[in-house]
Amino acid sequence: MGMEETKFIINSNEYLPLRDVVFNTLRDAILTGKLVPGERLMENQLADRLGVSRTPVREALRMLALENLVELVPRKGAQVLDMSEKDIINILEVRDALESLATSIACVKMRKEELQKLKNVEAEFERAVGESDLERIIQLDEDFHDLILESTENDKLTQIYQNLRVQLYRYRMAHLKVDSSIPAIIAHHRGIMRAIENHDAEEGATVAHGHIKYHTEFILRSIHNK
Amino acid sequence: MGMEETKFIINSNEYLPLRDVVFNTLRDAILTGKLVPGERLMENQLADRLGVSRTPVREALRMLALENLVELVPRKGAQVLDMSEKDIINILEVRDALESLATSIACVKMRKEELQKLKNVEAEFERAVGESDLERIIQLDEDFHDLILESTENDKLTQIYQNLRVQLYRYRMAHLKVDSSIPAIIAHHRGIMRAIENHDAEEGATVAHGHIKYHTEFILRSIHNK
DNA sequence: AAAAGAAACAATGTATACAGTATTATTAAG
DNA sequence: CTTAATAATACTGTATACATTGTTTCTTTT
Repeated sequence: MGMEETKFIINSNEYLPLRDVVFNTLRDAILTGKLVPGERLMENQLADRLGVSRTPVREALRMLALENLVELVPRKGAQVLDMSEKDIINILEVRDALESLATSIACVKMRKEELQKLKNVEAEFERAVGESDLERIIQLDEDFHDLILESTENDKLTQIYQNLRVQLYRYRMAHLKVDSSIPAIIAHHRGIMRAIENHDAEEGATVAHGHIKYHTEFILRSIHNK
Repeated sequence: MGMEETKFIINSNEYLPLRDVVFNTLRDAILTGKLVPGERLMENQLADRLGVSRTPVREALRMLALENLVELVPRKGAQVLDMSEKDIINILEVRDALESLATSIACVKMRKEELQKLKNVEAEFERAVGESDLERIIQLDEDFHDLILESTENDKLTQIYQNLRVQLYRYRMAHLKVDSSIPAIIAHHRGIMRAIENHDAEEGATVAHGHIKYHTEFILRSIHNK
């Protein structure tokens, strides 16, 4: 249902293994809610629907399990993982620590050109806010945090952080959708940039912590209102 | 070579898929150095050697890749991942943040019985130190940190932390092997327990940070001496 | 009619076969 | 003798077939 065909393989210049195509397709379906939590994912059925054999489907399911998007039970099969509120709180708790870490490292390591990029993204972000362009706001907010991560030159940190973000994807609009929260977010971003500019790692960690805490509030509120 | 057969499947009461058997076997071989960094892992060869087909071997390799123990290059194959010093520093940087987080949560959440367990483990640890029982010292040090993780009631944090630990497994003795470092470690452990007892989260985070920093020093030194 | 058991079915686990692509070895040209 | 082109080989990618297990349905017994 709504699951697209895999024609795009042909158009692509680069080679992409089928397992990655299936992975991307399923991941997208889960994150956009086309596949809902608890739904069983049967290999044969998916394979038929996607026009491939079970092999790449199996491998894709295992990749999804590694991202904590599906749950695999031996000899029972896979299902879209449902996150409890506790899971979300747990993820946010870890993300808080990692965001603080990243920001404090950025305060030490970030170079002038990178800071300039960050300022440009933030300017665009605030412009998008003026135009109430929600999709763009979300993208630029992500970009902002990605630039900070990049400046840490720590792939491991980046990888773990982005994995946590994927798991929270469903709630990515929770805080940005509420108009009243935007000014606070802008203030946080500016605070982070100021800390970076002043090479004040402690201040950076503190502001980042406040930022995530604020975000956490909104996510939890949006869960409760469902 | 030296790779054991898979007879033990039969003896086991619980069912273990072959992919998990292969995974455990390969993981063990990598962590104990029987498979060295850079070594190519060919599916056919491993399958023959382990007496299984390529299918479970493939799946096991992908699981290992997820733990960052092997590197998979599409259409090229798998090889045991070699970590650079930078990788190790990156991992330690993240672990530092997570250990501090875990300890500060423990200071808030840990219950009396759990603290008692922690004290017991520490007592055993110090006894093992007296007996210079290195294997046991390492195990009890792990147990100590596991108890702290458990008390956080944060599965996500636990999972990520333990994954980082696996990646550092090769260096797990670096600091415990040096006799002169043991008194400092004991002091750290006691400091952590005191912070937990006093419910002083800030103190806990600080001591944990110092502990990891100390550990980091030894790991880096042991790399340079190779 | 309810519960236990057996049989049919459907799903995952594993093995194998075939296809396509890197790599290596071999040959030809300069 | 070196380099480029080509053929042979060895590996991964994918599909499919078979084995095993879990589930459901239908029968049988109490």
